[in-house]
Amino acid sequence: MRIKSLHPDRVRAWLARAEAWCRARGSNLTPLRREVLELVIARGRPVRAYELLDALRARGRAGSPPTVYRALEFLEAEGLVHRLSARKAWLACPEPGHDHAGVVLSCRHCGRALEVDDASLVEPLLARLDAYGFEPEAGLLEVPGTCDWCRQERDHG
Amino acid sequence: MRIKSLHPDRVRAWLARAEAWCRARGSNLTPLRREVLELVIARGRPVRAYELLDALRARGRAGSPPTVYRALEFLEAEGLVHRLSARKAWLACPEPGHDHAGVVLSCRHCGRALEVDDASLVEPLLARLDAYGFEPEAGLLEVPGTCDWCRQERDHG
DNA sequence: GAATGCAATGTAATACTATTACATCATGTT
DNA sequence: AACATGATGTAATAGTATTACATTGCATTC
Ligand SMILES: [Zn+2]
Ligand SMILES: [Zn+2]
Ligand SMILES: [Zn+2]
Ligand SMILES: [Zn+2]
Repeated sequence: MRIKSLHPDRVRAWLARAEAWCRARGSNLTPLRREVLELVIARGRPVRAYELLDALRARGRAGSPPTVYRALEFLEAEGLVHRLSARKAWLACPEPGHDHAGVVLSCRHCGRALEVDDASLVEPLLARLDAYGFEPEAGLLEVPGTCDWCRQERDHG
Repeated sequence: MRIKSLHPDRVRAWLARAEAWCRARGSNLTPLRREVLELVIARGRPVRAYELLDALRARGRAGSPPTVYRALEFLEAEGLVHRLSARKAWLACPEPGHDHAGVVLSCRHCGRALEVDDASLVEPLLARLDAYGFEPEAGLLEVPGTCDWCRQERDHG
């Protein structure tokens, strides 16, 4: 059986790294922002904004859409979460401080997504876009498809 | 100065190709669907669904959201338009019948988008995803960035 | 210490995107 | 005629995101 969400210890460690990262950058990871990040991390998969809002409210926080969207906007600017536009969802970044160049492998079946921070994956593609005069943005390329687990499920029952 | 939309002759030719394509496939390009396609083509850039709805109404058509979403769903299934999820917009495909493997170069500044149907652009990337057990979907990869025109605008005033 | 400025949050309202559900209409088949 | 089917009309609703303005807390300045 698959795990439903991240182990609390791993969440704690992840949060600690995020705190250190913000401290180093002089950015303000407030309790609210930290709490939203914690929720995103704990899911271990892309989360929608209104799920986060519900979760905040369930914890007794006051909350409305701007509450969560503002927190997410901050977290994305800090590189702590990434927005997956094809999924309208937000994914915690496992390595704040990295380049976030590479891909996100987004499974249409189970909804999970894997961030692969490997610039060498996309560099050959991006380099060729120069021929079109196109300057690609830094960031992750979203690749929809079927993940390993779902593929095995499908192929070997 | 840049053109605002496609030349009527080019729209007509494009539509004729689409009609031939649907005839060949035995699919039903009804007047409504054809009209929506015409609107998408004429813009020459990604269009949002509610813009199309407004345009339909301006032409005297009855219309509500399902009207346009159903037409777009049909057109996408036929490969006549592509949905750009990062933009929440729809782009007419210049070559129905192609593989639609490749990329869409989507400019954040001017909003234009260029479909590049060249599988060789993405194949090296997609092949390497096998190492992750990931099976990418067929389709175009959306690449956000700055187009040639906007880059020149920016660099040489 | 009062006044000021600023960043963060609270709150209500609204805009924008997309789908569901059900009615109607036309067309072709039995 | 009865029926099935695909396409469209229409109303309502769900889901995503932003705007606008009020409030709070804290640091700076006078
Ligand atoms: Zn990342
Ligand atoms: Zn999966
Ligand atoms: Zn295409
Ligand atoms: Zn541009």
